[in-house]
Amino acid sequence: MHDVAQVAGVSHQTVSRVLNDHPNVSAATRAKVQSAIAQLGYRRNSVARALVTRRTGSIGVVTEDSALHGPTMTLIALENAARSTGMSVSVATVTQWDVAAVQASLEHFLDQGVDGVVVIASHDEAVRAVQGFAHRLPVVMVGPSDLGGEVYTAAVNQYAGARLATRHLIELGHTDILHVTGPSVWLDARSRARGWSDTMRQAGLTPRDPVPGDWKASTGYGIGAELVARAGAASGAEPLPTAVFAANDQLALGLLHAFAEAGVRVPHEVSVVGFDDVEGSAHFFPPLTTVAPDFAALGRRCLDQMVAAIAGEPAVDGLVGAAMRVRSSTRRRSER
Amino acid sequence: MHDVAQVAGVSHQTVSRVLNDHPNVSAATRAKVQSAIAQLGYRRNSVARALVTRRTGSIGVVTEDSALHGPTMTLIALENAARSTGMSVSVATVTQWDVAAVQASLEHFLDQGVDGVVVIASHDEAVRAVQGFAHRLPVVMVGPSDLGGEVYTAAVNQYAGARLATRHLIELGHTDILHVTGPSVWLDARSRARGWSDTMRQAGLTPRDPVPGDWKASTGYGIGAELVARAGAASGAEPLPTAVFAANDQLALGLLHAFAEAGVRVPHEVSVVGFDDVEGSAHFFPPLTTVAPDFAALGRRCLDQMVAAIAGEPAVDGLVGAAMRVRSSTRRRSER
DNA sequence: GGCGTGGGTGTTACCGTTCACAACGGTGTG
DNA sequence: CACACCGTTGTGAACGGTAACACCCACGCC
Repeated sequence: MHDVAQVAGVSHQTVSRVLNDHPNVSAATRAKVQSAIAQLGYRRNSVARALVTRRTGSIGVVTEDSALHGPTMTLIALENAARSTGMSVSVATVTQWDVAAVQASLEHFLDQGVDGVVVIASHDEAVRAVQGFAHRLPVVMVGPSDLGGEVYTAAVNQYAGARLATRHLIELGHTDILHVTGPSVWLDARSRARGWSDTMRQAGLTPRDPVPGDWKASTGYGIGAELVARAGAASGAEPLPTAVFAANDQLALGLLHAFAEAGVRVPHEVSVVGFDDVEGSAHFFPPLTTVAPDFAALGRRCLDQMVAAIAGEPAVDGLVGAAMRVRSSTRRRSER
Repeated sequence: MHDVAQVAGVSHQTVSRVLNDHPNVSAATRAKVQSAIAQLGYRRNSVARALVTRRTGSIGVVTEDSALHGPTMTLIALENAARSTGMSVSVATVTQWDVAAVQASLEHFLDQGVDGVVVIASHDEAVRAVQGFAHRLPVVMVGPSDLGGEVYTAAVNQYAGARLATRHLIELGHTDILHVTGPSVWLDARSRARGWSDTMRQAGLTPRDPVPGDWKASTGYGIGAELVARAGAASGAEPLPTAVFAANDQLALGLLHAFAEAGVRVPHEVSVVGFDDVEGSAHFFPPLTTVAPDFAALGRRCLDQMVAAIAGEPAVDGLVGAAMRVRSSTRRRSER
């Protein structure tokens, strides 16, 4: 910067002013400075800048160590949103959502001097870990829809998405709709379950007990196989539901696999709905009807919250929608 | 730091020495300083540190804007490796791999002051964009196996993986093995194609012309449907191959879908092999035989290269392996 | 006993910015 | 004509660390 100042014949402070678009700089000197910058190929040192402004212009993201669809898409969308406002994104992963691991990541970001942290997890432990940090550092949690206190939130409206899926099945004439849940320590999983049961009850239907699952295809497969086995058992046979709403696409994929293997035809005998709209779900067999969260919007909203959190402004509405993707794994209930 | 020095009754430089594990500091003062640090809850400002050391301890990662399996897994593995050595990871995505976009990301990281950049792309354009940057900033490319010059590389041995897949099919008695390629601007896609054709020739088999594809399930579906249609055509019917090696799991999924829809049984009539071992591929219908790259190793190797690049040391061997995952989409060729 | 040696410590400069404040010249006003 | 004011510019001091160097002292050696 000193060199630039010398070449342009001004003080270093004037160079700084030009760089920061300060209004009180005459057009003539501004031009001189800019040409000196171009001539010298100067670029401002953002570390030195961060030292004095106490702003690094970067935000930390804590996410999971796995390729789960939702978190991955959220990270990408968030990065896009951030970059379009000139911020950069630093990432840290945790293998498990225990309090210690999350706090370690937060400490890491605190040391690194980020302007704020986004935690992509609707996991209970993560929520707990974050609670004590919000007064030390702006924090946005992606997942919970409202935490009160100083933690800002952004989330897909899981509840509404689950209602959409359930209503879709009800409109197709289904009355015995089973729900396979995600892991119960995830808020997302509980919201989806609630959306399902509320919608069932409002339609005057009594839901079966949901089957507890996690986010994995193998679990879906196990559950599907079990359902088929029970339905086939001679005595006290428990009939297959006519429709299953799985908490995510992986579970749905496992169910599809189990049903196909057992010769249970989807959607003729059982309709299946997933959640997430993962890559390839349009080519499962049959193509999966699912709920597609608007991750792009989530990323933007998440950044909006971050900006608000940094500025100390009140939180904006953090909920984004999800849309039905009706494909071939659901159809009108047939009499059997 | 000044406060800590005062509390401990030493100079700020001594505090700095303790923080950096400098050898020449007596056990007694070290203890005093450490207790002062604990008492004051002091944490060192890494921005100020970066200013003077000219090292930020962070590396930039340029990756694609999509949830492609390989890049995502690589990013996660890399972050893990980085964190275990105390470095942090900053990420920037590009929507398209054109030279301008990649260079913009590199400039971004240059401004941000990262110690080095990892570009996760075996895309030709990305390679070209990186060429001119390596002398300004340590660069590791994930994908190409060797670029010569100043660019360090780390990669999955795509060629060996493709050979594994092809040999697996040959050992099952298949002779008419079709390859559906990835996009030809990707080095990975070309390496896999080469592995396939070399292996075919070495087995004394004449490969059919490969079918050009990309990484998408919908493309696989289209190709599968086309193959079936051609095989069914009355005149000049071109028989289905007895096995297909798809360049990735998404393509394979699309093929599976097309075959299932047309009533072509997999693996009875056609065997299918994919590449990547994506989440859920064990529950496709049928469970997909595929090649699983060792992403965890790739992440570590990638970091090793980065460390070497930063230190100006010679590159280490960047190739990591891939293993067959034999499942149910392949079987011994049956006479028809 | 003088002297080199090396471990422990403090002093000072410097990294590359921005901020607070002062200085300057020109202009409109009482 | 003195004065306040505003736009433009420069000066010096932070910001919070590390590096280089000087210093002091105890020790072993000739």
